[in-house]
Amino acid sequence: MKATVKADSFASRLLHWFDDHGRHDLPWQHPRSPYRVWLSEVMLQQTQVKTAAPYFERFVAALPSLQALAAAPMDDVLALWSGLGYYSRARNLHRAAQECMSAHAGELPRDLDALVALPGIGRSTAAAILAQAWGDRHAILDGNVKRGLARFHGVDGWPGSPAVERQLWVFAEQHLPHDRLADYTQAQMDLGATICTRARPSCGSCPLSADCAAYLHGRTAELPTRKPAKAVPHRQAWIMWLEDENGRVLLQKRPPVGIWASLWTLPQADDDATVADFLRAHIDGANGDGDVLPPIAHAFSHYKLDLLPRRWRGVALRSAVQDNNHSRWVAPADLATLGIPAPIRRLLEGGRPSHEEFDDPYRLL
DNA sequence: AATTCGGGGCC
DNA sequence: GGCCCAGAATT
Repeated sequence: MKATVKADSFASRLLHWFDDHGRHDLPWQHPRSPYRVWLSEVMLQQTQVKTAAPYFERFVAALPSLQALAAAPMDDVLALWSGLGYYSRARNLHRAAQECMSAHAGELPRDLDALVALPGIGRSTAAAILAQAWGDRHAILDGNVKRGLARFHGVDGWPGSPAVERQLWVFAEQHLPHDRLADYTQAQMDLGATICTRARPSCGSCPLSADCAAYLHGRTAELPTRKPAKAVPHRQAWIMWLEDENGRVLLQKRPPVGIWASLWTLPQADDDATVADFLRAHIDGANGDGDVLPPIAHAFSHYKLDLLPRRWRGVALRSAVQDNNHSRWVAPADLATLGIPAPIRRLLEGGRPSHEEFDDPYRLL
């Protein structure tokens, strides 16, 4: 991909697609003015079109111009924003309007740096305003564009990281056409919203798929690279595999709330001393440490749990302790009839290879 | 570089 | 219930 081609085919193909399949009837497109474009761009920060559209209509009906916005009480602006979230956007919008009144003759400046200097306007929003309102030649890099470029160029790494984001800005600049900047800017966002979607993109309808690295290599499901999961707490717990003389195993029913609610599991303890306490109080014949079995790693959504099993055979409950609703001996053949957490069941049923769960909702079917 | 700000859509 | 969405400001 040469950056020096005069009319990047990326842009021309995108524009051609946009003419037939783009969104041409969004509320802020009719009429299109710098103020309305600005307002729409701010409303659409981290907010989907479907959500923002009714707020936009209500907002411009009440405050149809930058001057009206600047003169409005903050409370009125917040009332119009109420329900949209990210309320600093509304406060910044209001402040920026007033700065435009005092510093830019009552209009939005037609200058990237001057726009970025206003509160609530970053580089991408400033570029979108200039391109959409004036047709000026600036690249945007919002979530849609990041996703599209990461796929088209096969860029690995989370787009939120500065290094990847820098690379994506370079690509975005390289693809810029020399005219139709407003349409081109809208086309990128429309493609991302309707074709190059996060999950299950419609590559068969994409004007860029013939040169898309992700499509050609079957990587659309893994690009863009997802945000790295933040470190989850790591816990460990001892579990006691206690068998009586008939080979039955002692199971306990967990409380009705929390992890594995109401399921049957092996007696569990947070530390070594608690294991000893449990055995001393309830079990006859559990001498020493028992057989130490390999740890079982189990991942929950919010923490990881290492289960450390130990096994004792030929033990019995102390006579003072009875079988009851929360504790019972279970024959191996009866395990199938009980609700038992998967890792515990695998342990008890003899360590068949664990089935790797695919928990990724965005995978290709 | 990581966190915060929010409500809704989607799986 | 988590992750993401036309991000920007703050720490």
